[in-house]
Amino acid sequence: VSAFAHVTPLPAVATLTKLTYAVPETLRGLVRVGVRVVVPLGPRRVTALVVGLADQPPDGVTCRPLISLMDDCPIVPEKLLELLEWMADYYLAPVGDALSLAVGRALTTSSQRVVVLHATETPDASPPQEDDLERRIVALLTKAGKPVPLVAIAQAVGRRSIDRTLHSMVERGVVSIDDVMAAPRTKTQYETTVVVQRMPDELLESTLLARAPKRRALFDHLVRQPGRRATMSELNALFPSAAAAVESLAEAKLVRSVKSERFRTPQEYVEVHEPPKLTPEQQSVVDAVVAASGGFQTLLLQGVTAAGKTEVYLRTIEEVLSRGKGALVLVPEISLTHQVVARFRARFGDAVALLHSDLTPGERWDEWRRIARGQARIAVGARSAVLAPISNLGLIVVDEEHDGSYKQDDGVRYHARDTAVMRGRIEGCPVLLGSATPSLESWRHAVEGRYQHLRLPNRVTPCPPPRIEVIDLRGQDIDAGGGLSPALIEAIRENFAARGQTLLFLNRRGYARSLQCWGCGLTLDCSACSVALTVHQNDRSLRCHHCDARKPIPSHCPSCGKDALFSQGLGTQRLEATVRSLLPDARVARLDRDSTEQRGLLAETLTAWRRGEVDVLLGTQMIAKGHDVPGVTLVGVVQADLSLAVPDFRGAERTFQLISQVAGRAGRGTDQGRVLVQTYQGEHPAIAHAAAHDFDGFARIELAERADLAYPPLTRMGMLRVEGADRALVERLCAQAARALVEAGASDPDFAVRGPAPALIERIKDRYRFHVHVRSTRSGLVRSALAHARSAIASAARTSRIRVLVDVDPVDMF
DNA sequence: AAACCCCTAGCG
DNA sequence: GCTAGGGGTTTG
Repeated sequence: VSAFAHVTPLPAVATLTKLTYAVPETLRGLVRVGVRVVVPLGPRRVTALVVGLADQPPDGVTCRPLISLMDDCPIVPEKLLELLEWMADYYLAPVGDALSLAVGRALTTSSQRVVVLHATETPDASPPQEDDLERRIVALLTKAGKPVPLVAIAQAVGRRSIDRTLHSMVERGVVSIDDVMAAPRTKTQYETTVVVQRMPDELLESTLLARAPKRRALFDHLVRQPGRRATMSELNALFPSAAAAVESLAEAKLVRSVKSERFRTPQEYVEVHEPPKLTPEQQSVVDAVVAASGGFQTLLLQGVTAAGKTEVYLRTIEEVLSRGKGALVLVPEISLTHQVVARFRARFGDAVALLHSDLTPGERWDEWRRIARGQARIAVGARSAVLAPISNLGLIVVDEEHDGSYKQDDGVRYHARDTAVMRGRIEGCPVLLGSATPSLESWRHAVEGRYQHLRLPNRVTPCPPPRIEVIDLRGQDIDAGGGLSPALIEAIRENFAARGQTLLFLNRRGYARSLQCWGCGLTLDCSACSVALTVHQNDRSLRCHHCDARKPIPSHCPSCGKDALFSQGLGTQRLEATVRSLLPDARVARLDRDSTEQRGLLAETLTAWRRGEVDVLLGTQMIAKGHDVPGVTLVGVVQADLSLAVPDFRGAERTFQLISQVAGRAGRGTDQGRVLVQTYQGEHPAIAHAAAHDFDGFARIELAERADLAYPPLTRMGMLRVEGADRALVERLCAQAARALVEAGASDPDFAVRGPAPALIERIKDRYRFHVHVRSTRSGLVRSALAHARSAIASAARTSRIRVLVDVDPVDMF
């Protein structure tokens, strides 16, 4: 029973990881590692997580006592705590930020200081000196009629320091300052269940029930229920004054009320599948993973689309569960992977907890608790589910491990796949990474033997892999076809005539990329960002895809006044219009971020598609990535070069992945699918190898290229970005950071610094962005250099409202 | 001399 | 992250 607790405050205090508090006698034994507590921090009170216990305070420190306990059992297991501490260290973030990611901001609270106005005899009984500030404060409080947060007063009177005035007001008893605690935004909900304890004997029958029809009815209702129980809220709905009836039944010991927690469990569509028989290939993969279950090991499962990877996960997890251990399954984006999730639910039922960003805070908290208490032994979810509080983990699965959505793009910029591997190491369990198109990072580990390389080269379906044809657009006029070549148009027509379904992939939403004037050459740009506005034809607007600004499409050029505006570059809306005019009788649907803004529309479209009620489905990578999109007979990749044109060394890798994924949709039943890829660069390795279904060939060429240019995975990368309203200052600070980076890496001949340079989008929401990149073969050096550079400009940045962020192993180079 | 402002250490 | 308090600067 420890008398002292080490805690980490939430939200993060950058420099603080551990503070020690005395545990009051009454809370001894209850304060355990992994519970939330409220502690005094300076003049305020905040939520903190207990990260350790001690019998003695640290030398020379007097510890204040902690105030209260927020959980009756740990919500973060010790090994997860270890992972979070690693995460903070590796990604150069405050520990409190990493902890907040797991715990969730909705579960934290802190106190706020409020100013209370005292009843004054005469408001203008002239204060000692004619003080304008004091008058304004009093007026403000009088108007509010209730205590006002101190910060709100400071803001309203437009000053930062009102301390002295306020101090004197407190001393003279005009006001007082109170410290009030807000309730956490999420609480545990409780419910009362009434259970039949025994059946009445004759005496009770006649005395208690016979003459009381309400009591009688309620009791009979309970007896008829499964488990002879019902919740109080159900009873209240059915019987008026249920509470009184229950009370008298309870007095006679016929029933008993049990207070229990109510769980807000997200409802998932569950489809029951008969578990299919495993192919020998699948079986040997399952055997290999099970054989690795003794300890930490990373396995890369490289399996083509429709090779039955999900079934492998399910079987392996069955095995893990039978040994009394838990499992963690990561999927890229829940909205696109409903079917995978549904299969887990169908197989394992309530043992599955679901974690993703679309849950309400209440649902998330309830799923979190189900996992933390071992009621749910399998957690399935997107990126942040890698932090699910499962203890005694037996397996971690990362499905579609190459997917970019595993990288968090703000706050703690962690990579969920890499974090999963570290979690496996900490927990001593295997980590299974699955993909048809592995990231080059993982593939290299596998071919060099650090990961066990498992393969599923064949489909489980009778249908052979699709035939992929490359359409060379060079020298072709595709404007007439609205971006579609004659060959693709012909194929779409034929497929429709044959009653086949067609999938068209174009990775750009909106109607057109930009609006330009052929009179003066002007491109219409966003006023707050340095990007062209995208044309949206559905509501005839121009939109900025970065700040979401919208304005109507002008009829004339705002610069030269000519009626000479034309749309430049093909988007999904325009493609939709083209297809509709091409096949007036066809049922056409579009899936992209704009079309799925309405909740439920995505699922609706996919259901219609699955039922064969849609002939042509077109869209962005949503249709490429979606596990939910079943096979088709024709797939068209409208602009395969789009992802190659991005100034990012991973462009080729992404292009290969997208083409392979969307091509993987082709083929249904026993029909071999046909895939047409439109491109100006048919000989590019990413496109040529994707067409040949040759991942390994592509990976070898691409790795050689990366080696030549010293890019990851052969080196490790880091990025530091400076953002602020003052362009010159941003650039200067970034240059200063770059110098600090050079200095920090001087000892390493391979250490390379690139920049400072304006980010690809130099300005977003009126804030300028500059960045600098570093590369070295040593990850530790990259990280220490980033930390050094950040602290070199931190104080200058803080005072001039400039943001500095660092990214370890960045994925997006923009 | 008093009021104001900016900075930054320290929070247990 | 927030805050109090130090020290430098402005103001009457």
